[in-house]
Amino acid sequence: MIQAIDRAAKILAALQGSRHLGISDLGAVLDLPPSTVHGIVKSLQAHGLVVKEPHGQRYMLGPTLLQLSNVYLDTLDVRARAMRWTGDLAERTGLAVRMGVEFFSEVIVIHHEPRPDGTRQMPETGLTIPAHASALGKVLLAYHPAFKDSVVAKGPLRSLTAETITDVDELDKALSEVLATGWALEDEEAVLGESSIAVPVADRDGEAVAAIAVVMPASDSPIPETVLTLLREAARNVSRELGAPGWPPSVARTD
Amino acid sequence: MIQAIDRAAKILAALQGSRHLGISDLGAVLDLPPSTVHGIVKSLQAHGLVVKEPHGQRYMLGPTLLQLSNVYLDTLDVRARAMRWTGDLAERTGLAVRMGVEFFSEVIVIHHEPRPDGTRQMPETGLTIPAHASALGKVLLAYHPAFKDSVVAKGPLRSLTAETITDVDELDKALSEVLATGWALEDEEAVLGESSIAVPVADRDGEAVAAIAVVMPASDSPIPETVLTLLREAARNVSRELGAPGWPPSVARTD
DNA sequence: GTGAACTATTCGACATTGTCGAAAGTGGTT
DNA sequence: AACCACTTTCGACAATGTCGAATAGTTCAC
Repeated sequence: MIQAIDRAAKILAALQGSRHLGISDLGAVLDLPPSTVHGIVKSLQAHGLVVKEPHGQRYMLGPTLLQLSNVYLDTLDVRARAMRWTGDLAERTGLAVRMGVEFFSEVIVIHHEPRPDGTRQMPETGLTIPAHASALGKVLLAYHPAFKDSVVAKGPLRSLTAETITDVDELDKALSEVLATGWALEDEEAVLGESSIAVPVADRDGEAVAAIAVVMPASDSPIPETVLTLLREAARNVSRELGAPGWPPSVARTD
Repeated sequence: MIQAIDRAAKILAALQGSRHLGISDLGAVLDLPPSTVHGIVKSLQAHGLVVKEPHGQRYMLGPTLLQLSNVYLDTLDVRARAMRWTGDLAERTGLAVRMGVEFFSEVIVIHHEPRPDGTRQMPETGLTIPAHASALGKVLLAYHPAFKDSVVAKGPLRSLTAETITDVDELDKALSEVLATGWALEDEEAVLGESSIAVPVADRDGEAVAAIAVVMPASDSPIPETVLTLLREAARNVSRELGAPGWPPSVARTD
């Protein structure tokens, strides 16, 4: 691991958390002298990865990241293949659709289809959500034991609402149910008033590379069977396009 | 400039251009021995800035960039303030709306409002477009001479279509017209069949920090006055929210 | 308007750190 | 099955990044 690059990445991460930070703030976060931080920041700035804010002398993330992330999204096979189907899915169900992949011990949303009701909704692509408190996460955890291990190893399961699963045994039970049924439910476990259902997407190895979810208002009524059917159909179609040998995916062996 | 970080950024840029590259490909691009490149790539990989592709041993950009870019967009005052107005603008004109800012010697789209006709459109946020061949670019060039200088210094103006302005004198003439009228037109200069109109957005210094454009199919008919009025209104509203002393913005003095 | 305190920035010497060549490991191909 | 090309590991050298002190620039208070 190259020290300078490690530090540079940590600076980007710090700016990601706090938006605007001065040289000495960053120095405090990374426990480094200001002059060292300054050198790194200036190098990042030269490439547009970091920008000095218009007024004042603090720094923030830069536009190059936007350009790079755009290309990142383009390189994702799953996403390109899925976009057609998620559009249909959102339209037919009238619900918002998300697609997510593993991201360290969380889940990152790589595609978001807003609810097709014309209301103004914040784009969610790029959002990271806790794995244990989302339907997307549960699916990915269930089909990828190594991912589950890394989440558990990271520390205690953070509670977001009263419904959040914070106990590992309880999570295990939920995950085996996911494997049994092929889909995961999350009911107000991350955000009050919001629940979601997710299913896995398989790649040509037959492993779960992504998950697709529909997000809906929490309600006491049971999941409409039609929504689940449409969701499953979308996931199966995407999986087929990716060359998956079958669906649902197989559980990746831990190695 | 720290060498290791410079090289890391160049690797990201190379992957941005070519999507998938192996260690030795990158070595060839940067003119470095494979082992050096490998060390840098591994460091980037540890932070999720780069990812090894599922099959094969090539590398591509990583999900951390998506997370970071999401925060970058959040930190942009202009964007947050503009979003409400661009939504209205798109709805009222029935046209796609873009907002862009300077990005080295190009323009990067920081917000894109798709045409509100329900058709499936590719999101354009994160796209970089040549400054001299876009309405957005012309506006930013006109109100920021230093930006124009950097574009001209970069090399000859690349031709994208038969209509692209490739002559510096001709560009100058176009830019003074932009200053005179307060808006810029681009007619099939970047993409055949597409034209756009842009106006500047002023910040609290009274300088142009961004530009807003509507994109429309190219046609022989003159610009509808209503579209221009709505566009101007949107830009003025955003500028006012940013605390601009007036509109249109003043020309930034070259220093 | 002036001074003080803080913060960012520059500079140069030191030694830590990244770099590079060679060798080992891996995967894919003929 | 053996080859070839590529990635990856390893260790020694010195080039490179790091750090402390000094300077320049801001911001705030008086």
